Amino acid sequence: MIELRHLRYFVAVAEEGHLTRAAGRLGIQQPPLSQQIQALEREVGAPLFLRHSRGVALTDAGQTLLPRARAILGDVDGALEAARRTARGQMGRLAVGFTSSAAFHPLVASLVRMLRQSAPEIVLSLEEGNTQDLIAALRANRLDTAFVRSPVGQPEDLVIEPLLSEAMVLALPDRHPLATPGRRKPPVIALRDLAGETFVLYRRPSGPGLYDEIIAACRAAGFSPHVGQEAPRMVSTLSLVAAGMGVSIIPESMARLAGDGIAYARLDGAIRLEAPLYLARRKAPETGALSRLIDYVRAWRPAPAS
Amino acid sequence: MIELRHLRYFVAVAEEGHLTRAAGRLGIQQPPLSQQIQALEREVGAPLFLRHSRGVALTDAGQTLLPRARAILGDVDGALEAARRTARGQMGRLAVGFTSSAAFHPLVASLVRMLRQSAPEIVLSLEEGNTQDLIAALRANRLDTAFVRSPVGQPEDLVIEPLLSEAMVLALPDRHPLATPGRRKPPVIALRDLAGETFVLYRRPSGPGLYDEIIAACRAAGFSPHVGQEAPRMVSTLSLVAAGMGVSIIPESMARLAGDGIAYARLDGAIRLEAPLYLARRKAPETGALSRLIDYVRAWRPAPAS
DNA sequence: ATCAGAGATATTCTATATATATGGAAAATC
DNA sequence: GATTTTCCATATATATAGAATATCTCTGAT
Repeated sequence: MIELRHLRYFVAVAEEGHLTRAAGRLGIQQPPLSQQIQALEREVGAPLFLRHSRGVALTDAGQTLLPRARAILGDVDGALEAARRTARGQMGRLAVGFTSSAAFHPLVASLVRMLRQSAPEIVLSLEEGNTQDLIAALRANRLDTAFVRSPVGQPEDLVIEPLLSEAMVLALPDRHPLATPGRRKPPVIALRDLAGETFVLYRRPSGPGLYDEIIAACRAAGFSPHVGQEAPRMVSTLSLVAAGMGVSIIPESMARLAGDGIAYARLDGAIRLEAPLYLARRKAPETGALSRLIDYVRAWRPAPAS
Repeated sequence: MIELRHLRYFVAVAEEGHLTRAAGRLGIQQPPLSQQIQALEREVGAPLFLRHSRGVALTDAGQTLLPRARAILGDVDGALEAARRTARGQMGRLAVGFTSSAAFHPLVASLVRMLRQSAPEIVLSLEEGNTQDLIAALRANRLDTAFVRSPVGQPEDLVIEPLLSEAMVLALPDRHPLATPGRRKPPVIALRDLAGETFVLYRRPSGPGLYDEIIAACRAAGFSPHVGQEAPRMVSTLSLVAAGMGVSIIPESMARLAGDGIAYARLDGAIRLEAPLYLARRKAPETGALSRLIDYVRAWRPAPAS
């Protein structure tokens, strides 16, 4: 059975044109080199070298083999190096999911930028979906990790790691009496001032979420909010707000969506409304690219507002 | 040092997802397989498999390596096969030279056709030149073999093998009194009838050749030919004949050059004029493609005239 | 709790790649 | 032309390391 050793020896002999010199270069003695070359020739079924009295020369068959042998040896090195790079997280594929509201978080944008820059050999595939779909995709191995907004409990097979928490802000139509355009800093509005407003809220299909927190905060502020419309995705609530259907409470990072017709205000209330961001992943050992991602998002801090 | 064995084992394990089964497929026991996989992982510097209780699964690094390992194993087979084909003369490069007069011989055309058809992987390079240049190119390894018309002695390092001999014919301007157009078969002319003609002959730079044979034949026919012009290449004589500068005597195979203004006639004389065709090559062992060529030209017989 | 299945480990064995010594053929040198 | 040198091949010995056997450990299932 042919081994790489045979090819290494063959290339050395072809390059030196000399068995003894090639043996020296290879750090072995000449007789074993003779034998290994003979073994290779036996495997090929034809001589690869013409033995002259002052050395050896390639036959036609040898000339055909030489470039191929070189390429193979190079490919082997390349393959091992690729595997190493993959293990180090500099290469490979990474499928990342995120809920619609996480898509606008600077952490995600910053992550993508970092990966493109420092590990361009990672093929990154991004997928947006609701939390349930993302979790299912994780379990089905279609995703390696996902940014989600609700903890989804702590399933046995998954790790849901809290990354950060950001304030929630009020989104309201820009022609709303509470909106104060022209000011640089967004106004601060007390939650109880929203008692008479109609709310447009995102509601998770199941389980606790931001929806319940908002209701609880309003109750703590002394009123029960009137929810005029529920939206299936958090982004949709903004469209509804822009259309004047009511006000909404959204994570701060979504406020950079300076869509036409929307104004934002900071909130003040008995319960501080916070939107958490979690990273979900399988409990399986972290692979290279993934652990790179995890290291990055754990260390990430928002850039100071410019 | 990594060997192909490691890659073979790796691919088998990756495909089976199971060390014991893979070992069975490879015809070895499970423990050595474990060890070889571990050795490969040590070489890569990272695990390639995740060990589960029901088998093993590829890590990211393993997934990166798998297609490359498969490709390498395929390339090795391909390289050996290419070397074998080269040795068998089905592949490789073959540089063939021929003198201008041999270029028109049907043997050469037939040879090229045969090679293109039955061994398309042979890169054939054809080179025309005078005998001296061809012999020099042969010695300098720029040619593998050459068709020449004169024996050039029998140098120590070369083999000059006679292939065949063909009759020589008379080439004369088509408006010459001896030319009889309209007849299908070329007329037969006695050499002595050319006593008053002017001859245009090809003359080798040095050594004996057709030139001397022609002179001798004329002498045997009872006259000393009047050579009006000598041409550096045999093809040029035909142009001169067409221009009416005289008559020439050329190998039969060149008569298929039905150039305008030339008529051909068969010759009859005391000395039968023959033009030999030789194959010259180095004395070195015949390589695959070359021995294929040699076998072919040795066996070649002219196709019956159609 | 026990058992079965799968991979890892330890030890022994064996195949084989390598080393040493030697031979033989062809140039090169005297 | 004899001798020396050079270089590859062969023969035998040795050491390495890959493979076999037996055993262990871990995990999940019954």
